[in-house]
Amino acid sequence: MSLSTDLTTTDTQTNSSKPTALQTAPIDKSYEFQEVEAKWLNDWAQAGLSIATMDSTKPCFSMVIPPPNVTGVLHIGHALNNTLQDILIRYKRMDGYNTLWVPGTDHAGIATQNVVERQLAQEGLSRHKLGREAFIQRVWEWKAKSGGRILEQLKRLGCSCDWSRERFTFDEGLSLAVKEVFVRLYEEGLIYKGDYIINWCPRCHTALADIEVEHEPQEGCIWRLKYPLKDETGYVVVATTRPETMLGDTAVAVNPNDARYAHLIGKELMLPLVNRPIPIIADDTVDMEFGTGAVKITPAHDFNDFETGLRHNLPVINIFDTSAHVNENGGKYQGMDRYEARKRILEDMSAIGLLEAEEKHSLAIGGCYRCKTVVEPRISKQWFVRTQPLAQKALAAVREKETVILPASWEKTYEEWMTNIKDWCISRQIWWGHRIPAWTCKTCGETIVAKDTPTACTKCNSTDLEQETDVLDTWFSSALWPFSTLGWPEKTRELEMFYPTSVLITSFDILFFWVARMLMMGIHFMEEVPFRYVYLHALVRDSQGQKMSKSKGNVIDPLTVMEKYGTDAVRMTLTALAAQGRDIKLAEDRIEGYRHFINKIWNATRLVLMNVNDSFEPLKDPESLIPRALKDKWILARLGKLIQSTRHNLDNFEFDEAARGLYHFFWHEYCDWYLELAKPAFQSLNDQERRITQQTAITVLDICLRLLHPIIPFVTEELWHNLPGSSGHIMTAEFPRPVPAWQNETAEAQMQELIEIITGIRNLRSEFNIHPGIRLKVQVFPHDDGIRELFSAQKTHLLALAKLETIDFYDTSQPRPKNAASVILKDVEIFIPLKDVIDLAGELKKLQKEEEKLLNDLQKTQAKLNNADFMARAPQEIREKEQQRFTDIETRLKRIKDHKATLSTIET
RNA sequence: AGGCGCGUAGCUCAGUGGUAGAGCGCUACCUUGACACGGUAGAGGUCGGCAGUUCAAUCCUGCCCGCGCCUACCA
Repeated sequence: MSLSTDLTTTDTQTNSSKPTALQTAPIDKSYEFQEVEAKWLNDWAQAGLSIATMDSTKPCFSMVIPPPNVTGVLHIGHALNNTLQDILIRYKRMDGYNTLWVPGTDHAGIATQNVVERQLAQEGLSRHKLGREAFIQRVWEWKAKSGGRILEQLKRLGCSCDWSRERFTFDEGLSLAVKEVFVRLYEEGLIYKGDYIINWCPRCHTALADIEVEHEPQEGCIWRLKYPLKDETGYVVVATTRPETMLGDTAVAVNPNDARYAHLIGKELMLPLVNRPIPIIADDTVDMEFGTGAVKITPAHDFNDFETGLRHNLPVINIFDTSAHVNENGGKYQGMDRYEARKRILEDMSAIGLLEAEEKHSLAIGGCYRCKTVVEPRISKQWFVRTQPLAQKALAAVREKETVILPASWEKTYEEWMTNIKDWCISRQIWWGHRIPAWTCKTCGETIVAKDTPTACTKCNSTDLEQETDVLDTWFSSALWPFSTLGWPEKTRELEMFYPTSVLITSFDILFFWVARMLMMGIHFMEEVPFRYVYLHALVRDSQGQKMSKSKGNVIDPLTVMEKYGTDAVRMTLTALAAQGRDIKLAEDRIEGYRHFINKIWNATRLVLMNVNDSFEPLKDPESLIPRALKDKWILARLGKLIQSTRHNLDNFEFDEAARGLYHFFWHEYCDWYLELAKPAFQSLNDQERRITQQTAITVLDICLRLLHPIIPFVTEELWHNLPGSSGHIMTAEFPRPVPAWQNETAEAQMQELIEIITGIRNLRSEFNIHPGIRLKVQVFPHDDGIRELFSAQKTHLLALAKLETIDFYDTSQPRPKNAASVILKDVEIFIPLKDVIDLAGELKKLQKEEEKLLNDLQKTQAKLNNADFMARAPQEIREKEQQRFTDIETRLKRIKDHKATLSTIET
């Protein structure tokens, strides 16, 4: 009798129920996702499964969504970002946490204002014609009607946010938080107002923060202009890429160590065209190597020049209006656009012989990140946040791992930025946004900053007060998102339970815009970091690695592909491709590939359900499942490992590995091998065998569905409800835990051997073109007892999977058959007599090929073993492995040689 | 200019100091009572190049070539 118990054909025990006849399929032949997705979205919402329970007996797990712009439409980046978040929140919810995922949108100052302004333009209106109040009213109307469509799209993606807690960065509560923060920072001296040079968008008519400017490399020109000395004794030649700014020059700077100009320092030049004397100054920031070594200084229109101007107390002459047209300081150029002015000035300089040269020059032009208009550096009164003290604490928090940034490579970038951070310009000259809570007394000039509108000047008691017209940078309000959405500044139960949030998942491109600022604000106002982990995922690009954009026409629209392949397929694809620290290059055929996987799950379930009859009783507890047969022991051992690795992957944000691990197990272990092995067992007359197989098949399926649910929620929920014995929703079922009793290395090794044998025989069938319908008789020469037992025990499986008619055993001392194809493994030789097809040449060719490969391997291994250094220094484990390998190859080689010898005795 | 990342099968991507993997595509065979959105068996790779470290390098180090991205005040 064999060790294993699943050899059933001779078993005669009485059966209490008949094997399940193939039943009518309980589910359709292929997965129709459209209805299923709609059904569960509705059902989950009705059941309120994603609403935070506020159950304080459970550990808490919380996240806030990176609020998409209220003007936004779901793009593939959102799909990735929110799929990853949803995976985590679903995992934690199933794993017993009290979960909260706060959704919401961002009011997106400039972006939203632009949208509504475009609408107005179509009606022949403008915001200025409308006036501030009416305009804002209009934006709110727009928001009510068409804003936040993206949230509906996120719902369709399956995002299990707590939709009862949806917030908006401009809603009432958050506006209160914004005022509170502004006033407190002002009172602490961390907000100030002043005249500084800022980036100005001449189209949006507002200041921009440094990081809101995008630099595009461009081919441009650099010109050399001659500036005559006032005393008419010569010229100084300056190099510039922006000749039009000469109208605002107030000095020319040279390096104090520059011998060429040393004698001119302190002298005056006569600025051409404007005929204004300007001094030659010495400043060691001037690079002697670049250009002519002499730099024209325009404090009003260049960041460096502004600094230089401050150092040398130079006058500041602003030459542009807010639309970057030359103003009254530009003399005859007044009214011209900056580029028109450039052209005219060059012509005029050329005409009077002061244009020395024009050269090609590549430069980085800064553009507005919203409208791409070339920004103009400009001096104006703006509000700033003094970031140094805030940044220091935020830097320390990350260094001390109070917040962990992943992948860790971003820490360095973060550190770099936080160390060199500049003050944050927070005022914007637009209308849509949080109006700065500051008033100026028109009587005495006092600035009053307060949460509530003051009735009188705090200094002179005048009632003639005027509120600041600027609004705050949108990122100012989103910086408060992790605590403002939880009710701050009130001391709420939500804050107590869910702050700090557990994880923030976002795209790396807003690390500075958003993540760093949340850290600064969170630490300052909550005295604790806003999140424990920041996971930064990559950008989704097209298959060529290009950024997706409408103008390039390379956009993969998530909604379109969701319609086409199903939401689960899209989620699965994004997840499987989301390797840490690497951009995702997405091609549509990958989504198609994962749709096939969804279908595979569907059909595997279909098979299992077809083989479970009404009398089947599901297990209450998977741990009570005691496998007897190799196939069951094996699949449970593999499943146990899968549970562990999936948990480990999710705990470590290795979403891609979790997805791929599940894919591989389900398709290539469960479907390819287990279910194929189970098919005959489902039909077995042996009650116990049939029952255990059914239970195992169901158990593995159940656990796989639960492991997969966070990634592909729809199909798993649907199938779960068809499993016998399931109750409730898979969404709130327990996330599988490892079952130690299922560990079984022996079963894994035996199964490996079985797979090798079956594959060997199939390979041979294929090489000899044996039609799949033909059943073969095989002769087996086992070299040890273990393999013999394996063959006996797994006979039914071998017969089924290798399509055999009979298996006969021979003693290894007996001669091998002559007209036969062979599979020669380490401890078994298998022969298939080919009566009708005596293909000696083919068999010899195959043996030859195998022999060559083995010889090659043998040589490599031998080289290693002969290497004294290897034997002396390689770890023992490796040496033994290599030794074992050598022996195995040798054995196989010898058997192949023997067989070749046998064959060569045949007359050809 | 500095920083970061990438270069692995035809394409899109995983991966590892000790015998190279997946999906799609390709070839041959198969409509077998879950699935042709399928099955079986294959072909296809000096793991960008050159050095170095190591018993051993696709993996670690340096340089080079190619490609991205981010930061930067070269007028």
